[in-house]
Amino acid sequence: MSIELDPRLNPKAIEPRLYSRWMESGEFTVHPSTVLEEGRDPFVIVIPPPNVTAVLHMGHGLNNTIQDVLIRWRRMQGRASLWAPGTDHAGIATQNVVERLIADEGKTREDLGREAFVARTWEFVRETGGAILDQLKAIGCTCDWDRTRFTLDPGLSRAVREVFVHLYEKDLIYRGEYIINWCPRCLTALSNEEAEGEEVDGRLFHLRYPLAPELAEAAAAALEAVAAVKAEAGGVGAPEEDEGEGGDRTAGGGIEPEALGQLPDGRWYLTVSTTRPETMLGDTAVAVNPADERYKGLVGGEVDLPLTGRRIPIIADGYVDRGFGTGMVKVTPAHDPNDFDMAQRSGVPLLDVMTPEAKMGENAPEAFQGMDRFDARKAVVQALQDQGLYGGEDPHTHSIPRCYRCTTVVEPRLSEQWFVKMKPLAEPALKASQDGTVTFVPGRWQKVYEHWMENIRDWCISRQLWWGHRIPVWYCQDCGETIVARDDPAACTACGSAALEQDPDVLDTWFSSWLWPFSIFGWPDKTDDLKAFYPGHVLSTAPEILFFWVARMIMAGYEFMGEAPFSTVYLHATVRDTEGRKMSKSLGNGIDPLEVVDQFGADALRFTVISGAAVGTDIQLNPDDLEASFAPGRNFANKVWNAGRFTLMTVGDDPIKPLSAVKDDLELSDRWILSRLSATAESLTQELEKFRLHDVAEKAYHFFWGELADWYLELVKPRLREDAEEGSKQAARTTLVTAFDGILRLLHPIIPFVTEELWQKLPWPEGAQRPESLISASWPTKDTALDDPEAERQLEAVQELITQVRSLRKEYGVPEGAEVEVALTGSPPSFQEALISEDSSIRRLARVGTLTMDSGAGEPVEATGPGGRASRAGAHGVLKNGTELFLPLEGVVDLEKERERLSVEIQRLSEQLKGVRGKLENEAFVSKAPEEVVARERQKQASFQEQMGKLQEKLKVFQRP
RNA sequence: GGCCGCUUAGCUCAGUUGGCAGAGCACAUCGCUCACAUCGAUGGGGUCGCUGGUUCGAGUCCAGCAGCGGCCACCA
Repeated sequence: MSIELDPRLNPKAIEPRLYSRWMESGEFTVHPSTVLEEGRDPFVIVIPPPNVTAVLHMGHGLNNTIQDVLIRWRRMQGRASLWAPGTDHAGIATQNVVERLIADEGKTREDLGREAFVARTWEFVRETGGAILDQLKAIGCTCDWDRTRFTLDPGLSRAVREVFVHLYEKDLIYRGEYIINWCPRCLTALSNEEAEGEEVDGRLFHLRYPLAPELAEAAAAALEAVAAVKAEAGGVGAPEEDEGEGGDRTAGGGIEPEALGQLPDGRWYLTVSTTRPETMLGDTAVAVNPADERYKGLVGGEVDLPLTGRRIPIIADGYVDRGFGTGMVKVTPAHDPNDFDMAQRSGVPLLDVMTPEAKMGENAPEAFQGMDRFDARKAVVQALQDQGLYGGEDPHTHSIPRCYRCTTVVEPRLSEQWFVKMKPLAEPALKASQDGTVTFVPGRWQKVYEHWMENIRDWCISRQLWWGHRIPVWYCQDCGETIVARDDPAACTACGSAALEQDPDVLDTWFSSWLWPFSIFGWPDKTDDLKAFYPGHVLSTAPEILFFWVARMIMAGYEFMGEAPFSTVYLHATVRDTEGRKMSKSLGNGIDPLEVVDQFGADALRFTVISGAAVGTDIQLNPDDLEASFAPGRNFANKVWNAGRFTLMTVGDDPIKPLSAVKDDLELSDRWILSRLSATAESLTQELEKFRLHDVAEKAYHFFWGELADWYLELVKPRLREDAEEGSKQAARTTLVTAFDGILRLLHPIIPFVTEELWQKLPWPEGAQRPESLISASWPTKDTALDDPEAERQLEAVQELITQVRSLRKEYGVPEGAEVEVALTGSPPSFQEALISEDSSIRRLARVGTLTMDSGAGEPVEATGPGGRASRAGAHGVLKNGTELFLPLEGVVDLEKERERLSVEIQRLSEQLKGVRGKLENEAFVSKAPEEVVARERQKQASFQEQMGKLQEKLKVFQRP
C-alpha cells in the first residue's frame, strides 16, 4: 500500500493547490456557445458586486459561500453554470476613503481639483481595489474570473448613459427643485433609502409666536374654543376615570403647552411645537387644519416670527393633525418635506436658512449666521427664553435620519436634483412578484418587496460627488439649452455654440448597479452573452439591499430587457455575534474570514456558515472564540478526511470491480449503505432545489458521519482484511468506494477542497478508464436499482440491537472487556436473516460471545426459555420489531458488588428524597416560599421518585437467586 | 402608527401536509482497539413564552396576551 495521508486534515496543504488546479481546468469559464450551440441549460448568478475598496467580512463569507454552493451544484448537474463576478465603484464610500488618504497628506479634494482627484481615485482603485475578489478565491469561490467587471468600466458606463438618455427621452428622468435628504458631511444629496432612520429619545420644544395685534379678538375667541373642546373631552372621559389617576395622564409628565395665551405686555401668542427649534428661523407660515373650528378666526391673519423681524401668515392645510400638540404647526418649507408640500399648495415662500454644511446661512438672522445647526438649536431656545417666548419642552421619541455612509444626521434640504419617475417602472416589477415570476426565499420578503413597490417614490439620482458616472447632461452657456446625449456633444444642438458645460454631478452608485445583470453581458449591444445568460436564475444577497439594489434590478430588467433578471431572490441570514448584535466594523465584533481560513480551512468556514444558517434565521458566531464557532466545521472536514484515509488505506491501490460484477456478493450492510446513498442523493437534490442549504448540510453530515462512518465503516472492516474471503472482500471494496464516491460528490458543493482531494485518490473500477478529471463532473442521482427498503429495515434493527446491548452493558456495569451472552426471542424471520448475516459484526461491535435465538417458531432456547430467564439474573430489553433480548449477568458482573453499588445509590437518593419531602411537608415553606421554588421542589421530588423506581427495578435483577 | 418575524434542552437552532419532542455544542461516566482523542461508546437534561379554542390527538391549526427583534411610515 502506497497511500500515505496525514492523520489530520491540513487545509493549507491542499486548498491553494486544488484552487490552482480548478483554475487551470477552466471549469469556471463559461462561453456562450455552450448554451447557444451545444444547447446546454444555463444557470447564472451575478455576484452582488462588493465595494471596490471593501475588505472581506463574514457577511461576504456567508453570501458567497451560498452562491458557490449553488453554482457548484448546478455545474455538477451539467448545467452551463456561470457566476459572474465584479466590483462596485461605490461612489460615496470610495470617495470618502480617498479623501481620508489625501487628508493624511494635509490636502482636501478641492486642493487637488476635480480632475486630479478622480485620477487619484482611479490610481487607488487600480492599485488596491478589487482585492476582495482575490479574497473570495481563498474561500473557494468559483466565479468566471475572466468576466470580472467594474461598474465604471467603459462598457458599463456606456450602459449607464444609454439608460439615462433612454429614460430622459421617455420623460422618466426629470430635474427639479425639491426637498431631498442632504448629508452635510458628504455634501451630497442622498436617496430616501440612503437616509436610515434611527430611533432617539429627543425633545419636543414648544415655541410661542406673537400674533399680529389685529388678531387679539380672534385669539380670545380661539382660546375659549380651545377651552370648550378640552372641557368636552374631559367631560366625556371623567366619569369613567379611576379616582386619582386621571389627572396626570395627558401631559406624560411634561408641560401641557398652552395653545394660546397673553404675554406680559398684553400681546397674544400661539404655540407651535418642534423637535428642531433652529428651523424656526426659516418658517414662512403657521398652519392649522381647515376643519379645526378652534382656529377658524385666525386663518388669514399673521404672526410675528420671533428673532427674525419677519411677519408670516397663518394658513389652513389639511395635512395638519388637529390632535397633535396644539393643532398648530410651524411651516418651514425649505427644511421639511411636508412643509414643502404645504408651501407648494398655499404659495407661501421658501426660505433656506442653512448652508450646505448645515450651518446657519445668510438668510438667518445675523446673530445666528455661521452657527452649527445643533448650536443654533440651543441658541434659538435660549433667545426665545430670554424674550419670554419659550413654552417649555416634552420628552419625545422620534426617529432621525442618518447618512448610511457616515452616520451624520441628514438635513432635509431644498435643492435642485435629478430624479427618476419610478411608478411606471415599478408596475411590471410588482406584477412579477404577485404572479410568481420572481419568488423570494424566505417567502416573507415578498410582502416587504411589494409594499415598497406599491408605495414607491421617485428616486433622487444626482450626487454632488466627483467619483462616479458623470451625468450626461450639458448646458449651453450661450442659449441655455439643456442637452442630454449618449455621446459628448461638441456643440449646442440649438445655437451651435461650443460653450457647453457638463452637469457637475455624478449619478448614484446604484444607478449603475441596477443594470448589473445585463450591463456585464455587453448591453446595449445584442451580444451572445446576453442571449445565453440573460435572464439569470438566482440572486443571493443581504436583506438590507432589497430596495437599494434587488428591487431596482428587477425594474431595470423589465424596462430594458423585457423580463426579470432572475427568478429567485435569496435573502440570506444576518451574521451576528453572541449577543445578537450584527457584526460590523464600527462595533469591532467582526470575524475575518481569512483568519478563519488560515486557522481552520475554507471547508470549515463554509460548512459552518451553511449549516449554521437555516432559512430565515440569523447565524450567531463568537468573534472572541473562533474555536467554538468553527470547530464543528473543522471537525467534520477532518472526519471526512479520516474516513477517506481509512478507505484509501484499506481499499489499496488495486483496481476495484464494477458494481455489476459484485452484485451477487453484496451483503446486507452493502445493500443498506447503497440504498441509503441513493435516498440521500435524492433528498439532498430536493433540498437544494428549495434552497434549503442548512438542511442539505445537515443531512449530508448525518449520512456521512452517522451512517457511513459510524456504521458502515465499522461493519465492513473485517471484510477488507488481507485474509478475508475474496468475494466478500471485493463486494466490500466496491461498495465502500461507491458509497464514498457518492457522498464526496454530494458534499462537494459545501466542502469542495477535502472532497476533491480525496476523490482524486479514489481507485476506479478495473477496465474502466477514469472518465472524469474533477469531482465536479457529475452529481449523484437517485438510483432505483440500489433502493432496498428491506435491507434498510433489517440493518436498522441490527443497529438497534447493538445499541441496546451496549446500553445494557453500560447500565448494568459489565466490564468493557468482558463478552456477554445475548439471547433473543420472538424475532421476525427477516430479522433472523439479518442476524445471521451480520452475526460477526454484532459480536464484535457489542462484545457478544454467544448470540442465541429461538428458531422463530417459538421454540425455547436455553438461556431465554421461561424457566431459564426466571432462574437467572440478567437484563432484558425489547426492540421495535418485537424481538426481546435477554442478557444474563451471572458470572459476567460481580453481582454482589453491583448490588452494593446500587444499594449505595438508592441510599443516597432516598436521603435526597427525604430532604425534599421534608421541605414539602413543612407548611411554612409551602405557604411562604415563592411559587416557582415550591414548584421546583415538587418537580425534584417527582424526578427522584422516578429514578428510585428505576433503581429498584434494577436491584431486583441482581437479587434473583 | 402599520406590517412582518421570533419565543422548543444550559447555548445555537431543526421540527416541511396535526400522530411517540430532535441535532450540534456544552455537561457526566468509560475508553488512546492498527481511519480519526478535531475520536468512539453510554448517559443526564424539555409544563415546546402565557391563556383560551378546534380536534380522538396540538410544538404544529385558530383567537387573545406578553417579551424580544426587524422593516416601513413619520404627528411637526
